[in-house]
Amino acid sequence: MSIEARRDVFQAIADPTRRQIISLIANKSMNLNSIADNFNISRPAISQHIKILTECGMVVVRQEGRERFCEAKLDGLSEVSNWVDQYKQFWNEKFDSLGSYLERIQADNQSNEEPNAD
Amino acid sequence: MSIEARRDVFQAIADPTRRQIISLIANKSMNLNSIADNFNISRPAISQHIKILTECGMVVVRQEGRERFCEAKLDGLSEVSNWVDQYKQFWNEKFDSLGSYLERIQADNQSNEEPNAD
DNA sequence: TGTATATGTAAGTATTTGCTTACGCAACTT
DNA sequence: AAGTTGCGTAAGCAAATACTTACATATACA
Repeated sequence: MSIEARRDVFQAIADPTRRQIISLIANKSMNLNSIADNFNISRPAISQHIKILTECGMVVVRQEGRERFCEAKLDGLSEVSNWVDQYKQFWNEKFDSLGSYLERIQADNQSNEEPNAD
Repeated sequence: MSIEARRDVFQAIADPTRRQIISLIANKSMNLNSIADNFNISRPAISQHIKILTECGMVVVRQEGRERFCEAKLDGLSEVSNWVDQYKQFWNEKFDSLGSYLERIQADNQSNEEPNAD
């Protein structure tokens, strides 16, 4: 429980269980028990993960009768993507040509804040 | 100091201070004190963050006299990028249009005028 | 040589995390 | 109405995290 302080996307995806949950519900909404069936940890633990994902906007819950369907809203991942993309130039050897091309265009179109020198 | 168990890249970049460190040294190596100058936390705290980043391969340290220059090795970010990229289809409306556009011109790239591809 | 500089690391601490079990409640089923 | 199902949440706990101060060590410099 504690406080739900700085729930940001980076922290949300830091946990492997949460990444798996995202992976599970990315394509289709699932109710909580169905999600929990895929893990060895308890249902309340999954419920808490869902709560965290909800708090940072990665999941929206739609109630349907007594079930609650969890739907992924992955727009927040763009924050991660944008952050990582700044550094693609430092490792993009293994990136496919279209991808890197697209990234370059994208980097051109958006005004990123740059790593600041002193 | 507990154990340095599952140091993975996702967890490494979950901390905002570590993201700032990466941002600082992405372009140029810096010694530890220079890095620490940019933060309000103590030098040992920075040293510990560097250690974590080193343990997951994001930073390599090169000793030079009594200084230790920290150099970013951001290849590990590709793991994050690849993971996020799986879900790009779920959030990249603006990205998607550009992407499909690029795919089109990539498919028959002699018939289209391109954006400023650098 | 002695001292300042650059740094690692240990020890201690407060907070956060990720889990558990226990319980409560609303919504279906019979 | 009574039981079952689906779920949230509280309480408790072990471990991890992010810091601090104190100290050790190696290098540079006078």
